[in-house]
Amino acid sequence: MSDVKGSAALRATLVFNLGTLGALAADRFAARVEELGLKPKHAGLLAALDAGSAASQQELAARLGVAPSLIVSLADQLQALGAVERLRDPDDRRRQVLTLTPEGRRLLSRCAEAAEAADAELAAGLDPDRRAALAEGLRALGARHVPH
Amino acid sequence: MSDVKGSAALRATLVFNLGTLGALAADRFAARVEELGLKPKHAGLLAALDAGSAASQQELAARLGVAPSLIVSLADQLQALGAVERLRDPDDRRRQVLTLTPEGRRLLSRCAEAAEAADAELAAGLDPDRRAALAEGLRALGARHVPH
DNA sequence: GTGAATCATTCGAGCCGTGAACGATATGAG
DNA sequence: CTCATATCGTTCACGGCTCGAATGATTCAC
Repeated sequence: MSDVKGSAALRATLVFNLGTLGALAADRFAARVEELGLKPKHAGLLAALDAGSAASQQELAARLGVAPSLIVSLADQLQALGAVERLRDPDDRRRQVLTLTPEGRRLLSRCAEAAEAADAELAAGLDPDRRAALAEGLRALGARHVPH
Repeated sequence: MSDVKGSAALRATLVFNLGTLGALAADRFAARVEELGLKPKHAGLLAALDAGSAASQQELAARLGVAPSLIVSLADQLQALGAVERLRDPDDRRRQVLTLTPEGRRLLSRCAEAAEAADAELAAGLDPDRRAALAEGLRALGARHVPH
């Protein structure tokens, strides 16, 4: 959606602007997070772990809206970084329970910093009223469309 | 960027909301445009052709921010649909000049309809003031970051 | 006229995510 | 208790998407 350019009729559209700027924002965030050795999905997984308490990989896959097999490799990499621990659930030894380590929490907070830095860069030179209105509009839209 | 979920610090962020909703908007648009047998990039190419006047594939690649080789296959497909014409530029026979056919213009306007329909779906139940503020905020942001 | 630059095109490669297997474990019916 | 069935995590092969290098045609600079 960084796609559609030109053509007044498309440019005037909400989906067009949202798509374009969304891709831009995602790229900026990805660039910053890459310096931590992470992809956005890694940050997503860390955040999901921080939000709910310890969860199985299936639950996490559902939360993030990705295939369970993807969680496996994300968790592998985060585990290699010492950011998460895998524990067999003693009540159901099929389940792998993932938990954040202190290092994981540190990484997550650096991801949050990255997001805030990207925010500042994106909103630079935007007058505060407009920025607040934008944030509020996005929040309202998200409330209607993003699960939870 | 439909990634990062949970974790208050990230959720509060502009990039997070923009990224999430941007991906959502892009998906909705893609779904509608697919019924026309097109991908979003095809719509992007049509729109770019409509915006500037006849352009070489190199120029189009630059405008869309993609590799020239991608333009080739997009143009191939659009040509097969009868939406664009390829003409050798008589002043420089290396260049292929792409132009919209009437069918191309028809398709483009249906893409615009798809975008508007996706808009309506997205903004349903959002009060008009908020929606206007959102559109204005996005416009201002785009003006600062999207070329041209 | 000759060599360097530019265009469109083809083709191979890389990244990313999915879905179909598979083994281990758990659950329920008889 | 036992066997059939379902669920979890894991591996692996594949498809979609995009890029970059190589190629051939054409133009440009000198």
